[in-house]
Amino acid sequence: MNKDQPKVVPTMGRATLNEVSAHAGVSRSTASLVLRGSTRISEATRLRVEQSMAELGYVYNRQAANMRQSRSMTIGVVETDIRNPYFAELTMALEEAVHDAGYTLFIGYSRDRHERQREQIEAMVQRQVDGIMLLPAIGTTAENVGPVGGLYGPPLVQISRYFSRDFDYVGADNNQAASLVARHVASLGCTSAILVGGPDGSSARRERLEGLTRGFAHTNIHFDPAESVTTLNNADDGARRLADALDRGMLPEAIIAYSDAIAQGIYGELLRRNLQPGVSVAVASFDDVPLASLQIPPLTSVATHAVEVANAASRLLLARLEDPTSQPQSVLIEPTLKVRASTALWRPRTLGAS
Amino acid sequence: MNKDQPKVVPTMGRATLNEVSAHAGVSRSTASLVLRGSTRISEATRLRVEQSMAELGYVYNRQAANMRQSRSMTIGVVETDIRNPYFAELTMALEEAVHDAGYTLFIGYSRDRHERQREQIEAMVQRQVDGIMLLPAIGTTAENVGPVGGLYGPPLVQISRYFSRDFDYVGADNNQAASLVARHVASLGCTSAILVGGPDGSSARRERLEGLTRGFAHTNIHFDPAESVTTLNNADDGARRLADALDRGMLPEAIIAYSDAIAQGIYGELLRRNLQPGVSVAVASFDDVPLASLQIPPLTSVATHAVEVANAASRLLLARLEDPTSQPQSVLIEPTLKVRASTALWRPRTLGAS
DNA sequence: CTGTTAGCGCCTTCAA
DNA sequence: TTGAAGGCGCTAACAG
Repeated sequence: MNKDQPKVVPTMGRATLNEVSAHAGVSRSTASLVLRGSTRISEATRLRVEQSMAELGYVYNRQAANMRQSRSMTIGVVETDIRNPYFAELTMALEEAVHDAGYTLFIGYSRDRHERQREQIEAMVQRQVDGIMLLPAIGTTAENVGPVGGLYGPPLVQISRYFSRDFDYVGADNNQAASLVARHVASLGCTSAILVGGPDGSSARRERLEGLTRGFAHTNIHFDPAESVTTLNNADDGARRLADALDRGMLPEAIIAYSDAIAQGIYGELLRRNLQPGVSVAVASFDDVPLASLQIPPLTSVATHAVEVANAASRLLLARLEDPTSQPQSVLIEPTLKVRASTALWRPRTLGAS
Repeated sequence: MNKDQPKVVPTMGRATLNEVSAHAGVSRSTASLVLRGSTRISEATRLRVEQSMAELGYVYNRQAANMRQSRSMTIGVVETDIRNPYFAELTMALEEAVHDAGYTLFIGYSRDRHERQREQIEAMVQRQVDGIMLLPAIGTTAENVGPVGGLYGPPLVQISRYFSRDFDYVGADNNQAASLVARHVASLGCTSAILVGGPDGSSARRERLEGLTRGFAHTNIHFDPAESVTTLNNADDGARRLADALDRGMLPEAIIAYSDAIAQGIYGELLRRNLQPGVSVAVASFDDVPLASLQIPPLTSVATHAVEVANAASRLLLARLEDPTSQPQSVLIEPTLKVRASTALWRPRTLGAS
């Protein structure tokens, strides 16, 4: 046994700034200044230092720097499930925006379980994230969300759903989006509509129900929030729950899906029963993911602009890092209705049909 | 101005183990032992320390620990694009597997650009990741991949595609998958087939072409790899490139899509031309994402088992962290053919048709 | 431009 | 069980 072996294992044996400066024959401070791109360094020494770095395979240790600077240039994202293409697009846009600002992302998927979400937030806070973007799991509260906000926790921005007005929030204007859908469906001459899908207890679902109710007010359409069906936010569960509803004898003239993912399940279930989406029953939806326009028939959907939501959320979080104390903000992204064949083709049933 | 303000900004003002031990009236070593769950601590002091931690809102600083232990319990994942549902599922399974082992994930999306991929890998290595999972961008080489592998870089596991045999690799057995598809298509009585889609230069695409060629050997089917069409791995580009090919007068009896995402574009383009997928032309594909069985008609696809790939990749990387020096391994996941209506319904054209 | 110094929070060792 | 001490790699301050 070698009694002289070092007691503390160095960072994977990588070269340190110390060794680089020794190799280049300059002081540590100088090497450090080169790293930070200082202009007060002569061209010659800069070149010498940079060459030594290349030769020794030096990699900047940002964790060590973090211990001094108390910022890690790292942001945590905790979301529910990216198999939903809306969230996949949102996530990629988030990554792009913060990457451009020099940040790297931690990611965790809560799968809509708040206990798991808490574990992930805790792990990220232990790793000193500068801020957190959260798409809150169902059941999230200020008590179970974890060590965020307040005096010492990192700031948190809620995306797409919110659980507390004490944190920043960015999402689509769901109420407005739903109202657009409702007015469009009403204009077709439908007489009844239901909402299918959406996780029970989500703020986005509540807002969409409110918007539908508002949009259908003062029309002849029968719409009752209590008849709406909650689902997991995926096609399979959408199909299953619609099947239950149809089996109970419910068949409205318009089905409004909570999301394009659910609309896909609805298309499948209708076709399985020889009902033609857009002809037998009008179908409209939310999100307008690329899928929507590729469906047969193309699906009417309100775009809720994942990329804009992501960009606004990134801007808000980066601003919050600069100014942690000002009032929490809510940013709502304007929705856009995309009318396609799944509603445009629909015509009122001729008189005499049962 | 307060001349006595600290010169070094502490970690966001959070309580340290130092303060916790002072508050609890024990030594720092004792507090540290409590953290690590040592059994050599009396129940009473453990409770006192834990209560102080709760009172002060103490959060373990894993970055500081990392400086001593030279492991960060952090893994980097760099992939191309999660809007492809196969990669979305893969990613969620990766996260689940490494989370269960106590690791937290950094994520970056290269969008299939290797320069961007390198930036992301560098950022993660600077943050001291213990290992990296890479779905290599097109054009990745040992030279441009960044500071990984070798004596000092973190180990790297390639997923789904590979650029070098010097790193571990986990992916579907693409050659076998393609061979299964080819033999199935041949069994239908088709006389011609082409491959549509897949990124030019990807190892997975090359393997699938080889497998198709192998599967079609000694059959009557006309299949020429040179006639195949490369695309980005999304539905839109699949539709566009198929349109080009059809415009050039190509209309094989079977179209084999590179992925379910591309098959979706193919369905759309065929329908736009009043060609019936599964009737006018047999369509088969790779991946078997949930989408495939929901298509109308349901899409024949070879499952390439994202979750199994992710689990094997996680196991391999975690094993590699224990034993960094042994030979790099390749793990191939067995594919499963799922026959559905898009091929099952197809019948040879009756004699006399042009 | 250089060198020195101290310390971020944690872990380990060693002696008490 | 406790206390003291040193150091992981980096940065900031200050006096040359």
